[in-house]
Amino acid sequence: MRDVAERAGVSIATVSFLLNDTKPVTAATRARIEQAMTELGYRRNAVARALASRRTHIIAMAYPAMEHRFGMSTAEFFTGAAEAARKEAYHLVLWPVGNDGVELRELLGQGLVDGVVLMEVQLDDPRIDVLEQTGTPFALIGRTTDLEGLSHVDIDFDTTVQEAVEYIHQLGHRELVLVSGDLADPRFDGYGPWVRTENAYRRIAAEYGLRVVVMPCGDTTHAGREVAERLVAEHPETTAILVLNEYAALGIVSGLRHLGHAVPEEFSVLALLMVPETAALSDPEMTFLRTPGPELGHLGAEALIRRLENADPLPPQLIPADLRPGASVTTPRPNRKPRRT
Amino acid sequence: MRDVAERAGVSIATVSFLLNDTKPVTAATRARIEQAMTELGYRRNAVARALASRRTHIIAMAYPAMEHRFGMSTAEFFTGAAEAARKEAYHLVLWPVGNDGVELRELLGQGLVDGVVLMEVQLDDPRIDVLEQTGTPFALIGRTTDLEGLSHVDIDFDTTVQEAVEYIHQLGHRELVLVSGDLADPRFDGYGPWVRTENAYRRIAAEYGLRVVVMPCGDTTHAGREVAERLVAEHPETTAILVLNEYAALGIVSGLRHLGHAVPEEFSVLALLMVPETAALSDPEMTFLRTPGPELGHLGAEALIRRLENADPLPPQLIPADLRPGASVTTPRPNRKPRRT
DNA sequence: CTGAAAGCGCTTACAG
DNA sequence: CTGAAAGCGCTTACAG
Repeated sequence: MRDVAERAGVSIATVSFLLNDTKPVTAATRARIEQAMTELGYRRNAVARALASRRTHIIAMAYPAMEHRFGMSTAEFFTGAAEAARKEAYHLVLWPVGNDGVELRELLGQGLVDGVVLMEVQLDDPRIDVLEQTGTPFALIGRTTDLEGLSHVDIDFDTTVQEAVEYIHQLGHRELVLVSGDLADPRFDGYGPWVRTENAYRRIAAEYGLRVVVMPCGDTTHAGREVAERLVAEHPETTAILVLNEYAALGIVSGLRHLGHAVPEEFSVLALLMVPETAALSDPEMTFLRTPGPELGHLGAEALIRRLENADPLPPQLIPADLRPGASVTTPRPNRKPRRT
Repeated sequence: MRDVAERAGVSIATVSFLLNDTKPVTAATRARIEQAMTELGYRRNAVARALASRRTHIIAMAYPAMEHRFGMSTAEFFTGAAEAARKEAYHLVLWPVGNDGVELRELLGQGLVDGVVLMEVQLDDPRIDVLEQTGTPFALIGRTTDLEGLSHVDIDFDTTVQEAVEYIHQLGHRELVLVSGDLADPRFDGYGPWVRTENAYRRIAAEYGLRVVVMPCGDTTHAGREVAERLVAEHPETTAILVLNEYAALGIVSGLRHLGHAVPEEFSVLALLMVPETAALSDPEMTFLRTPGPELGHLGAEALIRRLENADPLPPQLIPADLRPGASVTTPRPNRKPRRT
């Protein structure tokens, strides 16, 4: 920078003003500086800038690697956020830290990042206390129970479930089961998506006059297969199954087939939150609601960066998953009698 | 740091020496400094340290987001590297940059990272020129053709293919097809894994006296389904299919089933590089060779960090994928005549 | 074993 | 519109 200033015959302050567009510079000096910069191949040093300006232009995504698997959806959130950050000239680091906030506090102390995007938010999340205590700007992908003043974006679970139930109901299904998450698993204690989906379903199913059956299920294909067995045994009147976890959804389909039940002829299966790549893996191809992963990753980074730049805050956004018809849902089988009450 | 030094009655230099373990410090002063640090809740500022020491302790993983999808395997590489980095007190940023090296050069100019881990390496990779020209330390996950002096780790394709062919051959299969990558796709021009797998297969199959049939295929389930159709039509004598891409492998299985062919009774299908989560999605569960993703991610970061710390270099490592028997491979069907020559 | 001081390469009041 | 200078919070020769 000193070299550039010298060559252009100005002070380094002026070069800095031009670079940051922080004070007006005459067209003439601008031209001289710019020429000097290209001649010298100058690039501004990000570390020195960070130290002087107290802004590193690095943001972190905190991910609970121990508690949650890093699956396709997570990858979408992350790469979506990384691309949004890059567009705004920020860098995104991945912090695999525990849900208790201890490691997070440790890392924040280093002063390396300007802010944090929090993923896999719990209804009452210790990491948020850490962020608030340390005065770190942050944005949530997900929601806590108490959202006062928090920047957040999330899936619109109400609309998503509403859309799913409506679609299934309008096809004529009246005996549904929701295969939800297993909230008894300590790794998912108070895990927002599971709680919210289940609550939304209970309310909406009741509105449609449907009997509410909810089965908990782990987040793996194997867990899905097991639940398929129990479901057929315990709720044989079922004609349509809504599945929250994408891996479980595939397990349900293959579990049913192994039990000799045709999908969708005997059981329609609808995945509530899935990525297209996973849906394509299913046979028959899954009818699903597409997780807005790239969009939420983008918005989460965007919300944080707006806050960092003191721009107009991004209003909280709830994005519904949208329906992608496949071949795993059809009209209910006619050949079985409705359940007697 | 000044506060700590003051409180402990020493100079800031001494605090720094202790912190970095760069010069010996008496037990007494050490104790005083450490007490002062805990009392003040001191944490060393990473940015100032980076500027003064010219080492940021940040490494980047360059990922060609435009050319390659960020799938399960990629996620494993990345999270594996992130965890290894964290253990060594480094941070990992994701740089979604193009394969041509232009964006990479731009980012390197900022001086934010100490080095780069390169993923999805091409046999002749322009990004390596950029790294060398800028004098940036780097490590490869993958290999170029010319490897002179480059730190790298990669899948051991030779051993992997060897193991696969041996397993299939010993079960009695004599009519194999390799479903490889589509090197005509410009996004995968000179893409190492595809080239190496295909070369290894041609050599090894010949050693076993097998006729060599290789079919190119895209990296999606749909592409796999289409290839299944062509395969049955063009090579009906086939009894075993080796598939390179994990998504294509699932497509082949479901494609065969749709054509009315049983897996594994009529066609055995073996996935050459797959993650367990994907294998579990298949029906029947896939017999596969497990991509050493977490391990390679770890080793890639490790190799780079060793180089950065001037430690003994990590010798180049080739890790084979190991066989995980599932239910998609069995002995060849007896009911069809061997191909007449 | 410890300290005084220069310097890393920028930004930013402050002054003109 | 431009500049001189302090300072961001550390590390690291150099000296003792």
